[in-house]
Amino acid sequence: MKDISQAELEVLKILWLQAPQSANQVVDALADASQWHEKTVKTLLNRLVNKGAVSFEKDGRAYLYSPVLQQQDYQHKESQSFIARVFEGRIAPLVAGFAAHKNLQASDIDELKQLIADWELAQQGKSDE
Amino acid sequence: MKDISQAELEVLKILWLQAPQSANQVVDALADASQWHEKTVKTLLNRLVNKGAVSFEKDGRAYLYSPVLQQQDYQHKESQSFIARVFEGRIAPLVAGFAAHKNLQASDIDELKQLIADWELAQQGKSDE
DNA sequence: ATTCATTGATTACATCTGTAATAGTAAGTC
DNA sequence: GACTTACTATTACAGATGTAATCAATGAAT
Repeated sequence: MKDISQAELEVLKILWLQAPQSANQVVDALADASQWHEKTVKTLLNRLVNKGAVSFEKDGRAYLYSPVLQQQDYQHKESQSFIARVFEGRIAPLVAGFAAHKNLQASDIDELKQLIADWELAQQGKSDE
Repeated sequence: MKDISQAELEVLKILWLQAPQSANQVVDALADASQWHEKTVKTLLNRLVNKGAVSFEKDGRAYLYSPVLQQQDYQHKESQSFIARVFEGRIAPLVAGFAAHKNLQASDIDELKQLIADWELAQQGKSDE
């Protein structure tokens, strides 16, 4: 699968929220957030289809689009490559950077603690195997 | 500052390791890791200079290059935009993705726990202010 | 001083991206 | 069935990017 560009990602996000959607639904959804022209959004949809990230089915004159690439898969792949590229594969320095710049909220800390607890439970489970 | 492309980043990384370095030193350092032609590396250096991310001083016929953009600044800015773009600004889901895909090591967990402890200490300090 | 070699500067070129406009086609209307 | 619309597909075009080759200048060698 070819890389998804940043503009294309915005379109994909709309489809991740709900699918299938017609081109016009996507255009409308993006009309609020962005200032993209209808033609621009249609081009992006088309490119996503060509890249295999989005599929469509005909519904009369219009198409109904659905994501093929799932958000979790996209997020995971992008995270991997981002952390490899920028942090030599280590995740803690990224979080440390956030902490240093006061970009961490108490809620983030709570979530991270929960994750760690879950991870440790899973590890314990593993040693029982 | 214009965006740094992925290829340019690889060059910057070499300069972050050590600076200043001549173009040939950078070329040699990249000859191992990548398969880039000498001309390619020189082009990337040039573009980095034009973008203001790298400076140079003359040393006889050759130039000695140094990073202007610091690694921490780059990492922070990129992290911000990445997490905003892919995870709607929340960092925990990124870590959760790693955990779910077994990409977290015990050492990562230890580092994260340490970060959280540090953060909580800092918070406590803040409430004393 | 002339020539050679080295190094940065400029140019090249295909592909990708952002941002549309135009062309073609099928469907609904009269 | 002819016309008008409403869609999608194709084309456009400038700037960024990956990947170099060529040009120009300057210092080294003779």
